Parts: sequence; C-alpha cells; structure tokens
Amino acid sequence: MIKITLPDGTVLEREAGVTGYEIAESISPRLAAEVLACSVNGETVELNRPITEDATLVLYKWEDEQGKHVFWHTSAHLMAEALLELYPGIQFGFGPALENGFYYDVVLPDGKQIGESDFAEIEAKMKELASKKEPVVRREVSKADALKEFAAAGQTFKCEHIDQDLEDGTITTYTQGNFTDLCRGPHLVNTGEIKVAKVTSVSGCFWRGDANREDMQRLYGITFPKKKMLDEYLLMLEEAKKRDHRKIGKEMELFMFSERVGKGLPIWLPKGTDMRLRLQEMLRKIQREYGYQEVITPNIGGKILYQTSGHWDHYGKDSFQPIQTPEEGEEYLLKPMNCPHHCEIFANRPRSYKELPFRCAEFGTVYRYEMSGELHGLTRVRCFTQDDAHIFCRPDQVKREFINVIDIIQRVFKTFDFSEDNVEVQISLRDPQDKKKYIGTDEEWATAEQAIIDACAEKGMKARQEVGEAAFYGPKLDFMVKDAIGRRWQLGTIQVDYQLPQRFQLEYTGEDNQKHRPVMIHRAPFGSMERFVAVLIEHTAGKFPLWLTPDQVAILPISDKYVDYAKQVQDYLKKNDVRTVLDDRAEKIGRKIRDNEMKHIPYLLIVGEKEAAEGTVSVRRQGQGDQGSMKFEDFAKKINEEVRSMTEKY
RNA sequence: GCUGUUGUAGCUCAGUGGUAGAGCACUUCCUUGGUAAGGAAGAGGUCACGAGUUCAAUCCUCGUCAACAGCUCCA
Repeated sequence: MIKITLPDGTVLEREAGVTGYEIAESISPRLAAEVLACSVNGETVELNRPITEDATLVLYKWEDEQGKHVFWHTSAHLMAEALLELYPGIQFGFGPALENGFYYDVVLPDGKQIGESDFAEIEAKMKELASKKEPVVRREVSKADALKEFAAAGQTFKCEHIDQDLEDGTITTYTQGNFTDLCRGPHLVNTGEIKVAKVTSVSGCFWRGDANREDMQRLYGITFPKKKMLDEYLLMLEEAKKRDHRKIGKEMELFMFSERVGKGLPIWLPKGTDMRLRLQEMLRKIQREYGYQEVITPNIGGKILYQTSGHWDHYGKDSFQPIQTPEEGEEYLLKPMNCPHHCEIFANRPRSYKELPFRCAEFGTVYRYEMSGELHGLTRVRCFTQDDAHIFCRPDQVKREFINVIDIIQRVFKTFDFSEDNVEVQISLRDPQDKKKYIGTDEEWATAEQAIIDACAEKGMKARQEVGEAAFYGPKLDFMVKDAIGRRWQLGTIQVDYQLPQRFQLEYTGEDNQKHRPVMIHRAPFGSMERFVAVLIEHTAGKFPLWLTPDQVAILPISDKYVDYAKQVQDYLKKNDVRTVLDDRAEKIGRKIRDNEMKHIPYLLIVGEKEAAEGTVSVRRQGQGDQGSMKFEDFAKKINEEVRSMTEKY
C-alpha cells in the first residue's frame, strides 16, 4: 500500500503500481493540475515514476520548497535547451536550481559572450520551447554509454564530470526535445508547466569554481507557472531595493564614500557616527557586566608581530602592503586584526591564574585589502571597526566563557528583534582532509570543536555544522543574518584559539606555581560596526528604535509666527537629552508632516496658536498619526522614560 | 581579481555626432496655513577621467577610475 499525506493533513491509501500523478488525479483534477513533484519515502522523484512497493508519498505543489526546486531545475534545462538552439556548439557546465530561480554555466562557441541584450531572445526561445509541452524523459545509462553520448555531443565538461565524479550504475540523463542533460533529477513531467521565463543576469565564473580552470559564463534565470507570479516577484525585488542600506544610508546621511579617499573606505557622517557611538555604548554597558576591560591599541603594528602570529604567512597578500621607514629599516602593517596586539597586552607582565579569565576588549579599527569586486556598501569594506575582544583563560574556563559570549550575542540580537527566523547559527569546523589550511594539532582541534558543540548544546541552540569553514587557527561559532534580498552576512562570531597563545609564548602562573598556557577566545558580538549598522538599516528599513535613532523628535511650527515657541520647546528638550530637529520652513503643516515622516523621525511635535497659549505640544508618532497633545515638559519625561525602558533591557 | 552592466545637476533619471533636459531637493519672493506634497521665479553640469577617430565627441573606439549583479575570497 502507498500511504499518502495531503497538504491539509488527511491521510489516504492507494494500491502500489501507480504514479504520483495518477494518485493526484484520482484525488482531484485540481490537485493534479497543481502538483509538480512528489517524494517517495523521503526521496523527491518525478510524478510519472511508478511506485512499485509500499511507500509513503508526499505530493509537492509550487508552494512547497521541493516543488519550486524541481520546477526551477527543469527550467535550468529549458534554458540550456534554448541556448543550444540559439548557439549550436555551446558547452555546458553545471546548472542547478537555487533558492530563487536557477543558473546554468556555459561557454559559447568562438569566444562569444552573452550580454544583457541577448536575454530577450533567450526568454522568447524558452517560452517557445515550453509551449511545445515537451515530455521530460529519464534514462538510466552506463558510465561508458554516458561518456560516449556526451563526447559525441562535444560536451567536454560533462565528460570530465562523468569520468571523475560519477559511479557506474548511478548515472541518469534527462531528455526534452533535442536536448539531453546529464542529471540526477528529479524533473517536471513536461516543460509545459513553465509559463513565464526571465533571464535575470549573467556573470563570469570558473569551471568547478576553480580560478585556474576555464572561464565560463553563468546565466541566471527565474521562471513561474503563472505570469502574475513574475510580476509579484519583480515587485518584491523593488521593495527590497528600497531597504538597501546603501540607499537609506545615503538618504539619511549616515555614511558616504569618496573616490579620493578610496574604494571600500567608508566615511561615517555625523548622524551615522551618532548611532554608532550609541551602539558602542550599549555594548560597553553589557561588557562591563561580564568583566571586560577596554583597551586602545595603534592602527599599525610591526611586520614581525604578524609574522609571529602567523597572519603574515596566511594573509600577507590580502593586507595593505607594509609601510617602510627607511631610516630605521622597519616595516609596519596597517593592522588587519587586533588579536596580536592583545596578545602583547597579556604578555606585558607575568600573569597569575587569579587574573584569569582576562578579558580584553577594543573597538579596534582594522584594514584588509579585500578584492575590489568583493566590496559592497558597508557590509564588505577595506576599513572597519570590530567590536573585538579576546579572552585569555584556563582550558577549564573555556566553556563557561563561551556561554557568556553567547549570552551577550543573544542579548544584542534580542534588543534589535532579530528573531530566530532571521538568524542562522553556524559552527565552522576544520576540514580534516585539508590540514595544510590550518595550524595546530588534531587534539587541540578536537578539544576546541567539542567545546563549541557543547556550549551550543548547553544553550539549547540549533546550530548548523559546516566543515571547512573554520579559521586557520581554530573553529568558530558564527551568527549570520539575512539582508533585504536574502543574502546572508556573518555578524557575531566566537572563536576558540590554541595557536596564538603558543606563538606568542603566553603564560600564566598556576596555583601549582608552574607556568601554564592560556586558551584564547576571540569574539565580536556585532562582528563589525559597519556590517552591523548595514544589516540593522535593512532590518528596520531605516526606522531605528527610539533610543538609537539620530533624530528622535522633529518640531513643526504651524506657521513662522510660532517658531519662537518651537525654539523654546526645542531648548527644553535639548536640555533634557532629547535629540531634536526644528522644521522652520515656510511650508504648510501637511507638507512638514509628510517630509518628516519620510525621514523616519519617531516623534513629530506640531505647535501652533493653541499649543503656544497652553504650553503644550501636539504629538504625532511615526506611522501612527495624531496622538493628542500634552505639556512639553511631560513629553520630555515620557520620551526619556521610553528610552530608559529600552536601554534598561539590554 | 574574473564575467557582465552602468557612470549626464545634491537625488532619481530622460536625451542627442553640431558642447544639454525633467521631477524632487536647494535659494528668493508670494502665501501664515492645523495632521502625508500651496504658488512663482532663480541658481545649479569639464555629460566620471585620459587618449583616439572626426571639420566637430556627452554620444563612436580604446584605456583608466568608480559603482551595480554574480563568481571567487573573507584572519
């Protein structure tokens, strides 16, 4: 029997020997029209695959992640089919489905490159082919036959893939029309489901992602079963663009870039600086509770410092090149990280176990020579300030310290309503196959990795483990947050490190009067001030919480007859630590409200004849309209109370 | 760094082989108004930068710089 669970939760049974599609059809024609793929005992397969034995069946529609995935995977083949017709002799690499759409890596014959002007033609061809409703036919082939077939088609990348990566007996191909692709599947039963296709972008890439291999072009596309869905998708992208931190940062005058200062070197404008300092104050307050001591170190350090730490060997070419001092024959680096400086602080004098854990914090500005193509607004820059700290502790204190840092990060995220949906936690482990990338012994790695896994378990945190993502000196726990269009950025990070203490010969005297080596924990709850502010802008669309926002209150006189009174109110609020702006333009009140609402100022105070006579202000909350009037002294109290209740919580 | 795209007023963007336009913002004037756009006038540009083609280049070609999308990378 086949056990079927429907989307609404009802459970049905059918005799074996039918296909997923036939089952859907027997339930309702409407379901049959909507269903795209199914899974048999957890494995996603085509709808036309006969189910021969007892199984659990789940039907997938467009709304299901699996349904979309199959739809887009077939769409990738459809695009390839279109490309093959338009550019005979084209070579295909990989063409997978993505979270939103799909891509195909290709090399065009005779060195031709696809540009945006070619998109319309490709889209039209895809539509034309889809309208033929070609069946997608699955075949199992032997390795030898597959090699022969793809060699005959001149597909050298496919042949390499078959030859090097695939086992005989596991190889399948899918054919639609004149196009056959090597593919594990599953796919749509026919391409007619695809009603609207859009090629979204083209970019360069390498065969197998290897910069030493052939250059390819990666063509991105997205398709939908209904025309309306494409319009909605494009609208959603438009909306996301409005939250882009680069746009809002410019509009709100938070930060800027200057070509003469240099690319990737952000300049914090007064309002942005105001916010940043407030964020730093928040973290300072929290850190003090956990016994951190703040330090300040220079923005450069001797090259020898980074040779000692090992960073020069690993990242020398990704740093700004050394600054020479010819008279003294010295070389200095702009500091790419703060840890070596902090190691020197620990090594400054003999340390006792009684001082441990020694927690050394710094808002440390660092410089990294990131590849120019990588630079991106405030999220990827060449100069940024880490909310850095290094904890030197005994091995048995690692887990406790680790948990404290997780607490700090969770407090920070809670303050900004980064819900669990937005935050992904990742444990970054070493790739044991690739030991050249890392320093340290197997035992140290095992201990460090276990400490992280244990700490997460103790905090009940769901964390994904990623092999090969560790830093060269140790494993990491990273907190990733999505931006407006779903790109993930790493914010908070905690890392265990046995290596730097060794390299810097760090020691403390234990209770036993013997020298011991401390363990070092690197941590940054925000990650960097730049990236955190960027993500915060996109998260809030520029509507920052009252305690943080640069301008809390705008005062709007009804006419310039009341500007004097407005100034009196402003003075009072300033004296009571409320951040205000005065809109004394000769504009109508409706206009002033509109303009200041659009600037995302949390409170607007309207003052006219009535308010001046009574010593009140008419209060308007952002997005919530008129809130009635009150004495301006009471308003000052209210707003201060509101800010206090927010800052007390973090 | 690689592939593609873009660069015109403070912002968003039209436009043309004969050296430029709109809307918003800005300045001034009129209006003195009650909860999301009042009216008029003015000012503002080496059309990213540098070469080349041309009688003539903002427009065509090449190079440089920067930005955007993606790849690769991310201590």
